[in-house]
Amino acid sequence: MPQPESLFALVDCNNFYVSCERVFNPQLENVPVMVLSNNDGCIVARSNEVKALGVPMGEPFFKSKEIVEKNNVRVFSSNYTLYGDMSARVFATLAQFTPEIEIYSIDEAFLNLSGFDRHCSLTEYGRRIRQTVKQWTGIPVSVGIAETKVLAKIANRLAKRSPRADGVLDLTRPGYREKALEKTNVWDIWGIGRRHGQRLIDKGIITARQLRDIDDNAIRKQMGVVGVRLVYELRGTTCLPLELCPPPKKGITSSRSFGRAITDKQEIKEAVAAYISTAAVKLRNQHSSTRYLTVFLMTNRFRDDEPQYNNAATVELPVASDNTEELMHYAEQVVDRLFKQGYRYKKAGVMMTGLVPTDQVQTDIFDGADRNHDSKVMQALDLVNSQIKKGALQIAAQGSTQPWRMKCEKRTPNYTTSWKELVNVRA
DNA sequence: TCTGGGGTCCTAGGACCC
DNA sequence: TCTGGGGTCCTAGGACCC
Repeated sequence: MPQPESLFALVDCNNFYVSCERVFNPQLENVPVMVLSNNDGCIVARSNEVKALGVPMGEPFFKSKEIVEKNNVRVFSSNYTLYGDMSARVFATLAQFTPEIEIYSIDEAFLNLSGFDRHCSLTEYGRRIRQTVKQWTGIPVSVGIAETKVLAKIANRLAKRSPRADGVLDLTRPGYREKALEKTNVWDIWGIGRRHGQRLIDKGIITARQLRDIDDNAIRKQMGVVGVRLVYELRGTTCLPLELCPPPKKGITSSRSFGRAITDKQEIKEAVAAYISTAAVKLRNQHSSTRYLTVFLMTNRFRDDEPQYNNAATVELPVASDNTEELMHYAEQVVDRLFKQGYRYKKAGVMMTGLVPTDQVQTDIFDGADRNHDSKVMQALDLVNSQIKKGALQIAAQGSTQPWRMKCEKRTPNYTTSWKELVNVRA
């Protein structure tokens, strides 16, 4: 079968968080289900039934309480431990189909389908991927196939919407690309957000097909090189290659809104210490150390009846570090600089930037720390927390009462990662 | 009363240097 | 009225993604 030189499949899980909940509770099939963000704040995943009720993505939960009650919508706090584990299972299944896979987000991956022998059409192949993932993991996916990533995204979107496509759409078939571009609006293209979308509409460019046919200089002027690449992709010329192994992160952030407003400096310090602990684990997992540490504090920006204070401060560490205790020590000093009495704080966070590989850290001849010993302590800490029980070992600065902890009142059990929380089939 | 969290890339402009 | 021309590095802000 003749084949284009580049060929991508985008596999995307349908309503991923909702689907994860459904795998372990079949009674949720065919009824409206939604999943909330951290702190039960916003709606981040909706079943098709909820979408049909007109509830928008990202809406604050309290705004849709009425619809929820009237339609008996099942509501869940997000359970990232469960979703992360399910995600890994989906990707392991996809890896059976090609060695070249780019994990793009928790619920989608690009596959390189070019250059290997199949004894069936691309559509049939896509169907096989879909069926296998469903069978092995319980998660329904959609598959979009095309010559470039941007086109594969468009294919996937249409595959989800069109009942005839039934979850799989191959845009390399004669005439399909043209029709798909005609049917897709510019603001639904991957890489066109609200801003650029509006500017294009103002110029009379409404469909993806019109954008494809735009003059190169015009698009460069409006959207820079990013826009030029995007238009080329729409024309079928690959500009966005598959990223097989993700490069290490250049910065690591950990932040949370509090379950309730906080006024006490000590409590802020404990929360910040907990965020340091989370971020430092990520740092060590990618074998990086940080040169800069930023802490930020915020009041509730939605409360215009309350005084507002948002501020951030950064320290440069004398020696780049990945040591939780040391980072906590600096973070505490920053909080002392930053904190002002008399505000109701709603959120805090830490950012680590200027990351360097830990084995290339420039040491300081006046550095008194025994870094070799410290790193062994951290290794032991990570081992216990990852192998035995998350949070089993903590640094005391994180506090034990944690009144700032976020709300998650509707969380389901960790069916797949905790022995105590396995599904009980006899119940 | 209740409003998520974590990233990336690109560009423009300033500081600084020769 | 004239007031170089490049180059690099850094930062802030914009725009986008899931």
